[in-house]
Amino acid sequence: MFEAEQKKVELQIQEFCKASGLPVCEVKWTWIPFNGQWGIATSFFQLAANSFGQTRGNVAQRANEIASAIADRLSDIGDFEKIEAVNGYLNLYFSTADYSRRVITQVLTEGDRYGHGSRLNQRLMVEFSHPNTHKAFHVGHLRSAFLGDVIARILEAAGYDVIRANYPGDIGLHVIKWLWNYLKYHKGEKPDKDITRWMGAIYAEAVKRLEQDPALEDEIREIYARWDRRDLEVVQCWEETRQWSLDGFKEMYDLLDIRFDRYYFNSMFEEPGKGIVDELLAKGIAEDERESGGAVIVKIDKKLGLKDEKFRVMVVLRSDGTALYATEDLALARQKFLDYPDLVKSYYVVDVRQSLHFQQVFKTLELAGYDWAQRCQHIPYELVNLPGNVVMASREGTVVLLEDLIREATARALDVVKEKNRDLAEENQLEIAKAVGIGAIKYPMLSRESNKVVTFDWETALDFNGQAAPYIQYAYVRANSILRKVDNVIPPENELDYELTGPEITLIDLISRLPEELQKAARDLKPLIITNQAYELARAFNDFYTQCPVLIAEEPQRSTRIRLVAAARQAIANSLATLGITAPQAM
RNA sequence: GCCCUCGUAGCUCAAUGGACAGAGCACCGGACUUCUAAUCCGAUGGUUGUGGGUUCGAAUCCCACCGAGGGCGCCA
Repeated sequence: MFEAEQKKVELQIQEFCKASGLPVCEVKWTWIPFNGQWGIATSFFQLAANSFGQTRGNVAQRANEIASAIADRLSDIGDFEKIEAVNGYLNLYFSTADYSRRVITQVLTEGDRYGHGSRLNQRLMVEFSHPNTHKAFHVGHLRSAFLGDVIARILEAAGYDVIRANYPGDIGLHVIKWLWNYLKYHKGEKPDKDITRWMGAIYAEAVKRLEQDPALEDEIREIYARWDRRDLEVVQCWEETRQWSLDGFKEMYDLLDIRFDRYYFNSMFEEPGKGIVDELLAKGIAEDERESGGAVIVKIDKKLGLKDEKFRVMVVLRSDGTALYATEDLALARQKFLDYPDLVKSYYVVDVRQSLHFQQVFKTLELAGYDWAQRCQHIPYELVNLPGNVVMASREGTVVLLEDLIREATARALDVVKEKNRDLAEENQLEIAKAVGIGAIKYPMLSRESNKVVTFDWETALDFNGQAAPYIQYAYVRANSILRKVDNVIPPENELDYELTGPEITLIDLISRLPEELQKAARDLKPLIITNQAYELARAFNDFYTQCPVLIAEEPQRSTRIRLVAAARQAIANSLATLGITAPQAM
C-alpha cells in the first residue's frame, strides 16, 4: 500500500551505498513489530556483513552505523513522521494523520475490492473436494472442500482467473456394491431428504452384508460384469442413483457456500486412460508384463536414470486390462489442458497420502512429452482424524457425518442467537445461526498449516470463543451496529488534526496490511495467513471498540472514527469473504 | 529397507533467516446506568524433542539421533 514511499527510500539507500562504496543489495521491508507503532522497517545486517568481505568485524555495530547514516540522509524526505536507527534497523514511522486518511479513504473507495490485486489475465485450475458418489460425506472430506475453496478465493482475489473443478468418484467397486445392495434389497426406494446420509447407509449396509456372508461376493462380481457389458438395468440404475448423490452434494455445497465451474467424472476417463496407456507403450515408456501374468507398468526411476528410489514403479493398467485410478488420472490431467490450453497452473488439492501417486502421474506425462505436465501441482494436506489418531473411514464406522456436525453447530449457535436477539424474526435468527455455525466449522480447518493433522472433537469444533470465526463475525456485527446508528451515512474525508490513540493506530495499521497479506497468501497458497489476518483485525477492532467511543465523541474525532469503523467493517468483511465465511448482520 | 511430514507454554496452534518466540483454551483476579460482555483488561505459564554444524544472526537451513504419523508395481 505504500509502494511509492518504499521505492523512494530504496533509491536513497542505494545511492547511499554507491556513494559509500558499499555493495548494493535488495531492500526488504517489514512492519515495525511493536504495538501501536505504525510504519515500515528494514535491517542492514546483511549489508554490513557483506561490507566486511573476507575480514571479520562487528556486524551489529556496523549495521547500526549504516542505519544511522541513512536515517540522517532521509531526515529531510518529509514522508515520515519519525525516522530512527535502532539495533541495526531503520524504522520509518508514518505520519499518522496523512497516512490514516489515505488508508481509510482507499478502503472506502474500493469497497469489497479492497485488498484485491489487479486482473492478471492468467488462468488457473483448482481441483478439490472430489467426493465419492454412493457414499456418505463426512467431516474428513471437509478439509479438501474448504481448503480448495479458499485457495480458489484467494487466487481470485489476487487477480487470477480461476476454474474450480470437482472430480467425483462416480464408479468403482464401492458403487458396484451399492448397486447390488440397492437392486437386491431396496429396489424402487428413493431418498426424500438427507440424501447423502441415506446413500451412505445403503453402502454401509452392503459392506456389512458382504462381511457377514462372503459368498455374496459372487453376486458382486456378477453386477460388475453386467456393468462392464453395459447391461441396461445396471447402467440406468447407476445413472439415476448417481444423480441422487450429486443432488445431495449440491445441497451441501450450497449450504457451505462452495461452488464449482466444472465437473469431471471418474467414469469419463476409463477409455481415454487406456488410450494414454497404449500411447505410453508405443513410445516405449510403459512396459507390458501381462504375458507373464503381470500388469502394465512404468519404471519411472529407470527411465530417468535415477539410482535412488524416488518415483518407483507406477502400475498404469491391471493385468486383466482394466483401468485403475492411475490410468484415469493420466487422462484427466490431459483433459484439463485440452479444455483450457492456457492454464498457467493445474492444482490438485488432495490429501498427502497421494503425494507419490501424483509425482508418478505428472512425471510419466512429462516423459510422454507433454510439456504441460510441469504445470501440474499437487497441494497436499494432512488428514482430519478422530481423537487417538483414528482415521475416519465409512467402512469402519469411524465417521462424523457432515450433516450431523452442521446441525449440531447451527443448533448451538441458535441457542445463543435467540437469547441475544429476542426481537429478531425466527427466519433471521436461523440465518445468523447458520452463518455462525458453519463459520465456526470452517475456521479451525483453515487456520492451521495444511501439513498438520487436524484432530476432530466435538468440544473444540463447537467452541465459539477465542480465536474462532464467531469472534471475527462479532467484530463485524459491532461495527455494523455503530454504522446503523448513523444510517450508514459515512462522513466525507476531513482534516485529521488530533492525535490518534494507540488502538486507532493499531487498527489502521492492520487494515492497511490486507492487500499485502492477500498477495502472500496467494503466493504461498496458505489460507492460514488470512485466518490470522482476519483474527488480528477483529481483535484490534474489539480493542478499539472498548477504548474509543465513536458516536459520543466530539468533532472532528467523531467523523474520523465513523470513517474508521466503516473501513474496519469493510476490511473484516473482505477477509471473511476470502475465507468463505458469511458476515452476519446481527448476532 | 527406502522416501515424505510433524515435534514450540499444561492443551490446541502461530511466528517472509532478523528486534523481546506470540495467540487461544484451561486456571486465577478484575470490568456491563456508556455505540451489543459471543467483548475487554490484568496475572500465571518457554533451555522451541536431543546433540552437532552453517550464518553477523536459527523455532526456521544442513547432518545425526530420539519420538509420532503417513507412503512405497495391479485400493482409491
